[in-house]
Amino acid sequence: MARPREFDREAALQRAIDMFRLKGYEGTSMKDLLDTMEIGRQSLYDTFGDKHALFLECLKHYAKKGRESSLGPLLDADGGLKAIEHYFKKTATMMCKVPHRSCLVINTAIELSESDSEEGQIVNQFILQLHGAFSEALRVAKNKGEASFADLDATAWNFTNSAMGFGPMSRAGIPAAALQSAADQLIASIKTH
Amino acid sequence: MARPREFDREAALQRAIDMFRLKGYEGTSMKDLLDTMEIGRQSLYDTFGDKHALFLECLKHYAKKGRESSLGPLLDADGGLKAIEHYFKKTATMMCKVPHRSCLVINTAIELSESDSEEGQIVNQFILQLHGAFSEALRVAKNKGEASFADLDATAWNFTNSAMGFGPMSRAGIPAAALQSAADQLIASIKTH
DNA sequence: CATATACTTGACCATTTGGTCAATAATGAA
DNA sequence: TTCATTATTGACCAAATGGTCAAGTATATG
Repeated sequence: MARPREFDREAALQRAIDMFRLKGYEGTSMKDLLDTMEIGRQSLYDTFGDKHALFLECLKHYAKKGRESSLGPLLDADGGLKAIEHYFKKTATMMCKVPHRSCLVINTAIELSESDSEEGQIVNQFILQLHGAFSEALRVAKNKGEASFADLDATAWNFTNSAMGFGPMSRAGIPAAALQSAADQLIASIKTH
Repeated sequence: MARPREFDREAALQRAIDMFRLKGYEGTSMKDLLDTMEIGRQSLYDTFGDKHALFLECLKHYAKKGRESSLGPLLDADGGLKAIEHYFKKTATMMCKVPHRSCLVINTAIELSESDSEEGQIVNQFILQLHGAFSEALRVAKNKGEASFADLDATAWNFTNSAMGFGPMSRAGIPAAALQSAADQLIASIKTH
């Protein structure tokens, strides 16, 4: 019925995500987006709305993918400690890949001006979901006899907090080995011997 | 010999620090700075140089104060676990105060574009120094029999990483109680019973 | 083929950005 | 008091910002 678009919407969105991860919302100009997404100005506005709408879609898309690929395994019925180990290994590797883009959710948490904005709620919810996923994996680990700890909720917050720490650490150029050793020690500290 | 300045340089710098903590480097406009510092445009440029120079001075000043007030106690000869507990309590309280300004070092770590820039080096060094301070406090704690762990370096990285996590967590509006419980669990996990 | 529909292109725009300049005002030393 | 020195003020500026408009172009369906 009409002319089909010449670019791949999904691919363009992914490139925008990478750009926002690298430079942040304010730090990314429309020119940056146009160049990296390789689409025309009007195509961008027609397809994604304005800069803020595009950013919101990027954030939502990124969070959704993160939930599926990272939180999913933690919620697996027989995940336990193995799943947690895998989570940190994967996350450390992802974040320390150069250029250090860190994680869009963490970066946005730092950059957001009002925590009750829409992006603030997305970030907040994601963190709560991560906490929930850790809670579940830790509960399983305890049940399996792999781990021991007094306070499940506090332990889950400790793990969540550690995951958040990877953002600033990787961005600051702290080597992946250090992040990995931090996670190793974190896990070792609850492992039953 | 000449007209003295009408404003307090130190106070103006402190206000600039608060502004940068709240909105970040890119997110803070010269107008924001002028308003909050309550000085004239030319006074700012004459006294602090351009925006980037001002930011750098803020970051250095903030890092120096942080070293003195936060890292100092950790390096205390008889600090040990008590000093670590105090560090996290103080940090959590400071970061969760509304409006959530987080920590300028952590915020800058996330915002910086190239990690080999001058601000990147300041941030990187600060983190390494924090790691060093944790190492020392943990060593003391172990010597005193307060704590037990296998790998000092890895444990120090775990603690450093947790401190970094407070930035995104607090900014995202996660309650102070959750941060505190994370720290409590972190410490409990190495405490000798 | 015709045409409605929607993508693409590039010119254009108001606003805000960080930053400068020149004129004025105030002060301490000679 | 004079005057060199420095602070303050407000006008000004070029560049970049995010965003819009209108004209042209391509395509699937009737």
